[in-house]
Amino acid sequence: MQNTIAVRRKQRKLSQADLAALTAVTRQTINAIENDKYDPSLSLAFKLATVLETTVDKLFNQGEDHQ
Amino acid sequence: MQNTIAVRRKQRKLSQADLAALTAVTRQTINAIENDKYDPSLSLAFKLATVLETTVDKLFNQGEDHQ
DNA sequence: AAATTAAGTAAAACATGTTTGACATTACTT
DNA sequence: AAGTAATGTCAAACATGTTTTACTTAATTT
Repeated sequence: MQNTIAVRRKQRKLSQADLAALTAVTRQTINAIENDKYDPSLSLAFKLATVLETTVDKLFNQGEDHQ
Repeated sequence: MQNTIAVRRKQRKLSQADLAALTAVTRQTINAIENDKYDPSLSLAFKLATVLETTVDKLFNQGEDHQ
């Protein structure tokens, strides 16, 4: 599964650490997700969409990708 | 996290087993999700939205709920 | 150029999601 | 009323997501 988190995060001039704090996870989690190491949980996906002012459906590209 | 999977599934006259087959998970998984035992993975959430011809954002109610 | 901030990475532990197999209960069908 | 389909549930095993701690490299600032 692909996502546009890094792009949208940079548009808002947030660091991975900032975004991590805003979504209540660790920096490593944000890093792993941005780099397609694994997909976030559904609840984290919603938090990310909220903070990045978009929707889950727009934030993720439903392609089989992963690994 | 709440969802409207059961309602939408019934509208299409599908059993939990049917929906499980269509999304390639077990019947128990669908049952657990419909009854808010746990949230699906993001990828399963997308499969469910696709099969039920809706979006992830419409299918789930971003309330803290869960247990 | 040195200092600081940001990003990448890794292993172990822990938490949550999914399967398997099995059995119980409820709702339909005949 | 008996038979069948659908749903609920449980425990153990397994897979994936997240944290913690720690170290490295890249980028930015002073």
